[in-house]
Amino acid sequence: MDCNMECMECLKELCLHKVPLFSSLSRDEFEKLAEQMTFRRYKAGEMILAQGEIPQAITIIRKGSAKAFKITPEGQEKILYVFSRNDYFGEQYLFGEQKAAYSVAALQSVKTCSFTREHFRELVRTHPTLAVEFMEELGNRVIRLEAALHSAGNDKIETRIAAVLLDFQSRYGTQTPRGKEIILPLSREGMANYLGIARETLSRRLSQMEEAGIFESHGNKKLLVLRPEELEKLAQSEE
Amino acid sequence: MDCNMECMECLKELCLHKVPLFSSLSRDEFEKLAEQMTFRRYKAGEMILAQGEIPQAITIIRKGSAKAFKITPEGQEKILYVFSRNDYFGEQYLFGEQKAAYSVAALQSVKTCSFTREHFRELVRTHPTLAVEFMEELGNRVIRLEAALHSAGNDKIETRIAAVLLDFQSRYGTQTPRGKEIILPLSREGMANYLGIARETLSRRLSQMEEAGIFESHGNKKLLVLRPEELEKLAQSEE
DNA sequence: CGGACCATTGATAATTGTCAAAATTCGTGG
DNA sequence: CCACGAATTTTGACAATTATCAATGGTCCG
Repeated sequence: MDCNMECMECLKELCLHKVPLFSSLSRDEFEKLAEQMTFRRYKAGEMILAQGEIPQAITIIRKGSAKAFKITPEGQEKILYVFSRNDYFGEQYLFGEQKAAYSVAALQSVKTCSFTREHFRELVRTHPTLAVEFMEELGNRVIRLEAALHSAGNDKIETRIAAVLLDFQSRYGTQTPRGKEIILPLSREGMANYLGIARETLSRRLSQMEEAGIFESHGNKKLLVLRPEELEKLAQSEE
Repeated sequence: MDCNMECMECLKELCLHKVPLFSSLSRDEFEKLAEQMTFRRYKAGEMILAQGEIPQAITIIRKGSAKAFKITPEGQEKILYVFSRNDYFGEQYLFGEQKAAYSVAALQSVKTCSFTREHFRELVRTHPTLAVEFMEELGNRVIRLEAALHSAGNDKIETRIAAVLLDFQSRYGTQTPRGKEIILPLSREGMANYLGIARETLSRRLSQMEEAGIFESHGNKKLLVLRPEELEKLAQSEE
């Protein structure tokens, strides 16, 4: 077996090991699941799932990141999720026949692995542990969405910006001597769409936060966080 | 058996028959489930579930309606859901040990039936049909929440008001010669909290809509919808 | 280095929130 | 059934926030 290139064993590990949904699987179940995975690659900008399709699989991001978005009637896009390594999507469509309400596109070069509806449904039927895990995961997704809905309606914009920056810091940040450096997965326009505000408003708020010494922006794609504790404070603002 | 008062058979029918989650159960499964139900009554204003508790049951509203809400740090309440007959809540907490992020309180006199975590988990484990149904239901909840999140960030207020009125019309409306009459489950203040806007803003918009001849308001608790097609038009506004 | 693209800044308009006052509605008790 | 007082809602004036439009400035990548 050639483990320098695309060794199946390595890929299985990468895809499944870090995904909480599968963490409680027995060795046996794990093996069975791994056999049925499909691997794919996408170039930056490429579509992974198109709005209106009936999703045929649950897809795990193995490398790179992707955005889930909807196009509004005015032709503007609104970003709902930013997925990165070990995130997955499509699980809400596995049972039932609903069409996808949004598209998913690669933000950079992306590698994925996925299970078809049929495989996953069969596995869930035959492996009660996985079924319970899956129901817990769906429940948690519901709980997170309820929190997001509450936040969208009640938190100040500064709070929500800080929350997004903290999220990006944890997912895209690397430690440097002066602080955590975030390689942003989205442009300013993308971040504004994600937050549901105008690009200009985001620009102004970020400038204020930079003047306050919370971070330094290095070009358009990097951010060096100098005072994470200030971000935390802003992100709370409630409770 | 005394079917004038609280006949178990009747109650079982009422609680389970109309809830899609249980619609595909076999007669046998249905019976088994019905045995384990608990019935409760609540007076208007009474708490059904308190924020911070770990929910111990899935609760179905059998009569009356209830609101799910969070108290913000400023002491104002924000309504997340309005439940009416055959709606249920708590299902997202059945697997896992998370605390409820919101409270649920009766809006009027309410009757409920519920299954404990243990009963429901056992049933799901032993009845694959119910498990599949439950996963589909959780998936649909996720899909609806994603749509709500998108709507909250992108739709005009008028659109969202119209959507709420249509929802109330379908759940609380009765046909009259002149149009559908809605018995509102929430006060203006409640509706404003539900929409995440100021009471005064809602007031103004409703006045505009009434002047436009879309509905007549009869006191504070009734609405007579004269032009439902106008509501539909407003509620779309996208796609 | 240059050109296309993206981001920032400024000025202004539109929308919504806030505070205060007036009007309406509701429930109760007579 | 009516009337009254409390609670709720509506309306008005104003302030705060954000969106929009336009122009400038910076960044990225060949």
